[in-house]
Amino acid sequence: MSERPASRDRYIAFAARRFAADGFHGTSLAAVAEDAGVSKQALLHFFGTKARLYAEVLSALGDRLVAEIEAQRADAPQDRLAAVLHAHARNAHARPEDARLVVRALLDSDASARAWPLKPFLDRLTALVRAAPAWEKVDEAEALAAVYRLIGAIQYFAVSGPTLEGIYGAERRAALDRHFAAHLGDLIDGFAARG
Amino acid sequence: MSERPASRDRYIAFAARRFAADGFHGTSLAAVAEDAGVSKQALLHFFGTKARLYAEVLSALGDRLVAEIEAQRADAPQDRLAAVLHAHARNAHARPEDARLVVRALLDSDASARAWPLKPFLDRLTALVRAAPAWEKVDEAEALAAVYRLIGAIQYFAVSGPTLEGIYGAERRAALDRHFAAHLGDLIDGFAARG
DNA sequence: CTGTTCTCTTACCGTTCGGTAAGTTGCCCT
DNA sequence: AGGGCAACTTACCGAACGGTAAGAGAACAG
Repeated sequence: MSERPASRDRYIAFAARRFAADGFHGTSLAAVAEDAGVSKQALLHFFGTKARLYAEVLSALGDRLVAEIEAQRADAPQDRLAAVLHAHARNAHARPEDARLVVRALLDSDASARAWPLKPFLDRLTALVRAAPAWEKVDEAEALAAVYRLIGAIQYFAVSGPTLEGIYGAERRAALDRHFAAHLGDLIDGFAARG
Repeated sequence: MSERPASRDRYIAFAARRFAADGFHGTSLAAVAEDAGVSKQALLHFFGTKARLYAEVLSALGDRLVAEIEAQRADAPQDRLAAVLHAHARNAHARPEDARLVVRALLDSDASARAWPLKPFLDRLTALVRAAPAWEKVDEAEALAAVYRLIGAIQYFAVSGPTLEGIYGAERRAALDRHFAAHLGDLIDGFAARG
């Protein structure tokens, strides 16, 4: 099996940063190429089109999200669920780029099924919820709807960072961060145990 | 005072739809002009640049959000708070375009302070929370952080509609909608009373 | 009847975009 | 030594973009 060249993954990483910051339409191949220190034809050589490069970025994002779930190893299902949600909140705060990519993928999911790479993440999350004793009896739709509000709140807040800082200043924004994290922590624990 | 021509507002409305669907960079003046049935120079005549048109769209959005709050007239503060949040959830579900605009504004808030038009909305919301007896003692940052998770969950879900339908089909999506609305309703009532 | 202003048009311009064509370079395999 | 392939480069292209310039046509004022 051919090993993938390291540069290919490097390009995907640079592209992910740009797409997260400026969106699909706001990102030009030339800009990504300049970040990576190559000509834009280097990108076209690997990915053919800009749309395909974007698809690869989303696919890698999907893998990362699933890996984030599987990295949490607690024995009791409700503990794993809580650990996954806590980890998601922590990561979204520390590296908001992925949250931005997810939200952009949601917004831009037109006829083409751009957001499908997120399905495995949502499915595992749903399964995780239903594995917890407190949520055993609910059907898939209810479990997904229930976690979705947590995931949504986490990512929405993560994505709002620069805007909140612009509106209220760095100081107030830090206070917001603290309050939000504390509040969310309680919420997650309550959710996993359905308190 | 010169009355504003009706066409100006018409253009803003058409532009809002496009910007909501495709984002700032994904929307061309020509496309908005075609929707409105005029040449793109008609738009440039009124707004000068695309960025200024976008700013007007966001400004009108800010006015709409504030009006949505002020339309709710309950006597007891906690009832008003609950009514406002319920109305926001209802509107976000019925007309997701505004939620899309808000989220896009959050994502695209670069150096230029594009999202500032949202400040009045957030400020009134914060004041509303602190007016409720259950939240009287908290400071502004805590109150904002607390509502923000509800607003975030509402808008995130509203924005996810097409994607969820793409992933799971119209049937499952409708079930998700129902569960989410029910869940959120309880959450809002609990929030207003801090149960 | 004339001048002005407001709304909108046709014509055009320079830049940037995504993408194509055709090499060039360096490494690996025989 | 040399053929072949992977990983790029420079050069170029047509289309679409945001924006400018100039003027047409209606409405209204004096």
